[in-house]
Amino acid sequence: MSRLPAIDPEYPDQAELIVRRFSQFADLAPDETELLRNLSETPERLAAGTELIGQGERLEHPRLLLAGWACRQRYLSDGRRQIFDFILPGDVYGLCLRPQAVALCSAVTLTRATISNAAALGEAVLTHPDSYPGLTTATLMSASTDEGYLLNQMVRIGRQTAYERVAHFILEIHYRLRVVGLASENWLPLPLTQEIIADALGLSIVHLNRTLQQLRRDGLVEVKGGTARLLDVSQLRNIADFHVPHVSARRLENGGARIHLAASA
Amino acid sequence: MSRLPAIDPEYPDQAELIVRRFSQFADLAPDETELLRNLSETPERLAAGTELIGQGERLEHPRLLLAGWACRQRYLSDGRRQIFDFILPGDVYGLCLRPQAVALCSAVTLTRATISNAAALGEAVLTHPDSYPGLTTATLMSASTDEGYLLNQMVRIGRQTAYERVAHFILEIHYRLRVVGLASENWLPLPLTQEIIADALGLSIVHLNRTLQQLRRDGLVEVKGGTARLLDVSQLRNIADFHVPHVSARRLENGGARIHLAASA
DNA sequence: CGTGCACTTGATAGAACTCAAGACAGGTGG
DNA sequence: CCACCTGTCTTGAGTTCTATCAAGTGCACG
Repeated sequence: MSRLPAIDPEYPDQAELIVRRFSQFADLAPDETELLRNLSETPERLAAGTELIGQGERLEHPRLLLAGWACRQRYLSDGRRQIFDFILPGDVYGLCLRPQAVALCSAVTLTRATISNAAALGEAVLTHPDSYPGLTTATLMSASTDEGYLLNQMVRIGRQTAYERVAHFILEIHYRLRVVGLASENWLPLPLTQEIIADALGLSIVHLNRTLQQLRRDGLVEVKGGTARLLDVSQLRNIADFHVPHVSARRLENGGARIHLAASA
Repeated sequence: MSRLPAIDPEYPDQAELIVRRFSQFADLAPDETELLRNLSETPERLAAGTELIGQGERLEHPRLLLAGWACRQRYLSDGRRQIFDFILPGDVYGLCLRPQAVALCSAVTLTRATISNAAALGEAVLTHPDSYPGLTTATLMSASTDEGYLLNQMVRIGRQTAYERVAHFILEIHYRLRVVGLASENWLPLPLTQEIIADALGLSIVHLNRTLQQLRRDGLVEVKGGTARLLDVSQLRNIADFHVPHVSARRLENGGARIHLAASA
């Protein structure tokens, strides 16, 4: 909850994450990029397990996740939990086009996290869209791809086997992290307990554990110590039936957004 | 595909469905109600299995489903299908706040259906929101509850047993149909094959069949001949952990929207 | 009267869950 | 510095749930 300098030494270019991510969706004017960078001026550090929004609460203003991971989730009354999606560094959450909007599920940090107020982005897009065409397009495209990830998640848990689910999930997270430069070609941070992954993929902890071991034995993925190493991406894609989201595919492949790994994250 | 008179004898008050549904979200001015009724002026009849939107296609203009059922779905490359949600009579689909939006999955009719162009609604809400405050609110709330249904669906397939899933699913459909007056207290039309329900709930056809039988034997639900009869709603709710969406709960319970069964549907 | 589609049933295999216990941290306090 | 937690991960055994295969019924339709 304490104030920190805008630049967190642990993540030297937190402010760049959202710039990179939004750049894949639209060409941003200098003032738009500037606005995005300024979003990280009000960092606030939160412990793991902090509730960002409770189900049914009003969405006051959008926020930007600068560092750490969070998720959106819901509990059944007997304690079973379903995680809907993950909020990664550089993601905006709580940005809703409807005024008076209410959260349909709760959002919670999964690791220590740094967030900041992104009201300026909401303001720009909702009330002056014509002055910020690039930002507006990027914001809408971003929301759209997020919705696409939600559908991916549904296909995983509804129609894929445990083995396929895990493969698909890791590829998706890998892709999302690469876009913002937090993952390399075959490595990514994965600071989630097996319980969390299991609750996202609709599996029991034990079964997830065994599935991960199987993937390791098959020489596909190695998940260890909060990171994952992809040992055979193309075979993983075959198994998981994974496809890169089209909205951003072209730009990425053309190198429109240059991917580079952040120094220490 | 042929033109029909605006009032389909089979559904004498198709135009009222969306009025009833939107009325639960906001108080509508007479001209707003009028606009909604006029949406059904351009009916178009489609056969079952017609693709309304293909994945990746641009969303041209919103459409209103006047009669029949449709769904949004996606296939895996080996033919497995996941149905995300159902589009019921009185529902609008393809209404997207982002220009240039692209469909994230395909939408297909499941029965014979009648649709009509709802561009006027999109126009009203997107370009003259201040002139149509009730409509705007209702449209946004409607989109919001639909998103809530998507999350319900995810909890079902991710964390509930087959038995619970079916119970929850039927309660949800029942609730949605009641809002527009197409279901009575313990009866609803359910013009879906078991294959379709199975693909929505992430189950095999055979297992769905047996689960339905179990629910029947337990005196909870009877699904037969394209309809379902709820034999014990309160126990069903316990089993399924079903809750009425809050956005509309208060109005419904106050009788704000009077529910009555359409004559022949 | 066949034909096709949806539904049903039985038998069997496989996937995933639960229970229970042990191993292996990382952190704390003595 | 070490013993002791606690939380996470791992493993084994057994059970339950769900899928698959295969065959049959029933009904609507041409």
